[in-house]
Amino acid sequence: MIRLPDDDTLNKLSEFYKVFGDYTRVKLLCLLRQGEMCVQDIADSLGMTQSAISHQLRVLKSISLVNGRREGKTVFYSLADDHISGILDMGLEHINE
Amino acid sequence: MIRLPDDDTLNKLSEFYKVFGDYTRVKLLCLLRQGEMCVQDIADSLGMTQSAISHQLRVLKSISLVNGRREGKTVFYSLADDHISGILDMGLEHINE
DNA sequence: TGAACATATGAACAGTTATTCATATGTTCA
DNA sequence: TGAACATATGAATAACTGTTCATATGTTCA
Repeated sequence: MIRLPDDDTLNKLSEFYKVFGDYTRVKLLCLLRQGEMCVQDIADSLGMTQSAISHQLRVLKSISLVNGRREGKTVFYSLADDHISGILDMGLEHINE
Repeated sequence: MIRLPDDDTLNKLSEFYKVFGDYTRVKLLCLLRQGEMCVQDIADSLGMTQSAISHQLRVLKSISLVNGRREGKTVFYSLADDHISGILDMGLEHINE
């Protein structure tokens, strides 16, 4: 008998991984592994516009992969939890074999 | 000092996760966790055409997530290694919290 | 309050992608 | 060999997605 996660779970699962399936976002997540950063610094580090990064941060925030912390004019973003580093490591491990 | 994986690694990493970022493919991978299956049976299980599944299996095979084993007219597909189940579990764990 | 700065957002465009349809390839068996 | 079956593949299309540009929102400080 075939047993699969229900549709809602599969949807969330694929949406979750979809976020990791983009060069910019995965680079951004790797960057945030080293600690929180503000939007403009992220943009500079990745050689992208502030707008592009802000859009991507919104995606990451929408599924709770990052948190934003406002300090005056600046917003500092950081990884939301430890799973995320683990997921990145698992992927990195897979492609290095 | 900022330390990131090199471009090639980041590219492979995002391409790797991109494959999990699709409802059909992630469902297909979950299905194959239960053992090898032939193309038409997969298509029937997922309510999709043989062609659509065949195209997706090609994607999964191209980055070595599945293996095909021919037996007469039929080709049986299975997960390529144990990482893959682990990656699925890690995602499932993340969305159930 | 107003100027300067940091971030967020909406619309539009270009590039990508999953599915479908038609058909080709590969295999078995009579 | 030819018919029947299983899978693979190419082209076309519709839907989705990431970036850009322009601009809005939010914050500080003089």
